[in-house]
Amino acid sequence: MSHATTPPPRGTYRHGDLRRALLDAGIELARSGGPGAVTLREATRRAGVVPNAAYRHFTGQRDLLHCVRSAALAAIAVSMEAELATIDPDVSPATFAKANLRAVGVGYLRFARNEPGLFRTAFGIAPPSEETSNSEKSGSTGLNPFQLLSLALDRMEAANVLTTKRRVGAEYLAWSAVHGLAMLVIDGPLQVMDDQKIDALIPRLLDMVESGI
Amino acid sequence: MSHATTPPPRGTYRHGDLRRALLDAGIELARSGGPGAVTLREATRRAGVVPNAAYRHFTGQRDLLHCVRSAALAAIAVSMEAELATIDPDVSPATFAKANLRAVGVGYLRFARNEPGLFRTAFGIAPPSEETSNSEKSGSTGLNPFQLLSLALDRMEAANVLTTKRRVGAEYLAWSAVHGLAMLVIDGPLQVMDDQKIDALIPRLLDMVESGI
DNA sequence: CCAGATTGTGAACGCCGTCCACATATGCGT
DNA sequence: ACGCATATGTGGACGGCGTTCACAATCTGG
Repeated sequence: MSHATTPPPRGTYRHGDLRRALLDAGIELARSGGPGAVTLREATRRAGVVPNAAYRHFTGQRDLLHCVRSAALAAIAVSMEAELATIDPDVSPATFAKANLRAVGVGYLRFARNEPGLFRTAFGIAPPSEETSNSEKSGSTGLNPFQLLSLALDRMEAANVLTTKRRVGAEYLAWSAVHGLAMLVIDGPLQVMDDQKIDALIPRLLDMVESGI
Repeated sequence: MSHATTPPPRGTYRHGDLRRALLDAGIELARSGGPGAVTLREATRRAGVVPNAAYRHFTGQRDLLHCVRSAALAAIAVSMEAELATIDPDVSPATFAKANLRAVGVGYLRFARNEPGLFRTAFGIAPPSEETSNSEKSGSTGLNPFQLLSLALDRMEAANVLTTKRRVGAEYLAWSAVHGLAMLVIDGPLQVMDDQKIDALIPRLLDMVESGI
């Protein structure tokens, strides 16, 4: 006669892969509500489990949030890689290298516009004090977003479209411009700008980077 | 015999200027802990008042936070104006205009580095749905940060160092680069970079903007 | 001087993160 | 096959947060 109002959707006492379920729930929360929506209780609720169960797999809410952040960074890397894959390889090394840089920027900005919640989760929260190094934040190439940018710049240097002197520190200049535009688009003054106008702004920004690096 | 553990530091029932006190407390909280530290209860605690009292002056926590954000934007404008004031006026209009643009960038970045908590409060939270227009976000010139940048660009156009064609939308390119660097410095990968190296990066970034705009 | 508006108080609700003790399943050594 | 350590999920509690409602104290204007 146990007329339970919330029939537990799981007969087994054990969950199976609770860590994965919590992480997925966290990613979904971040997707739709940004970093502030990543809450332990809601994630456990979605996994059909009591709040405390999360503490068997994460040290706390911060830990879950940082893991979601790593997943978001990996997703950005994937977006970049997808854009890189569209480049015609049958061109001169110089144009190929420059196309690499632009693809990195375009992939970054596309992700920011398509997944603002995840993007803000990736960059809107302070990273853990002891940054747990790569591989959780990488795409299928094993490179994280920053490394993908560095690779593009390395290729430009190798193709002699970027002098060695200008190469050092160039990742920061390029990253700043693209990252800044992304932030302005997703929750800055450009939030209300027509998509068309934004589309027109992107190549101009990339021109500025390419020539000003 | 009232051996009160927390002797109320205020004899009067009325506070006097509670709204101002709460706003100041909120600003101080944002200064030292970023937007997440701006809490209604802590602000009222510092004002020596019960939590609910805040609702007589703000519609809720979000409202207080947005007011703190406006104050932070005004402080950024002041930082920019301070930098603009150091420019030697006895130079050609062209160099003056270019110095304006650089001063805007330098003031912006200086504020970001000196007041990261306020900076993140200014740009790390979504603006209110109906942006309450200017004047709360302005410095002593009555211009908000974005308007100060626009003014510098207008002067560049007037001095013929920027063609009219390139002028349109230039604020977004310039803002993106400077804002992006600020974000990277205060809680991005550049967080751990030497101050010296950052100091060296800033003029390079501004060069990129000036030539690539 | 008094009525009504303003401003602060008190108590309560539900949400959150987190800690503790406890229950239940798993699996490993004997 | 058994038993016990370990891993994993449960239940209950605490304090902090935002917010709401009813109420009290003060101020103000007629």
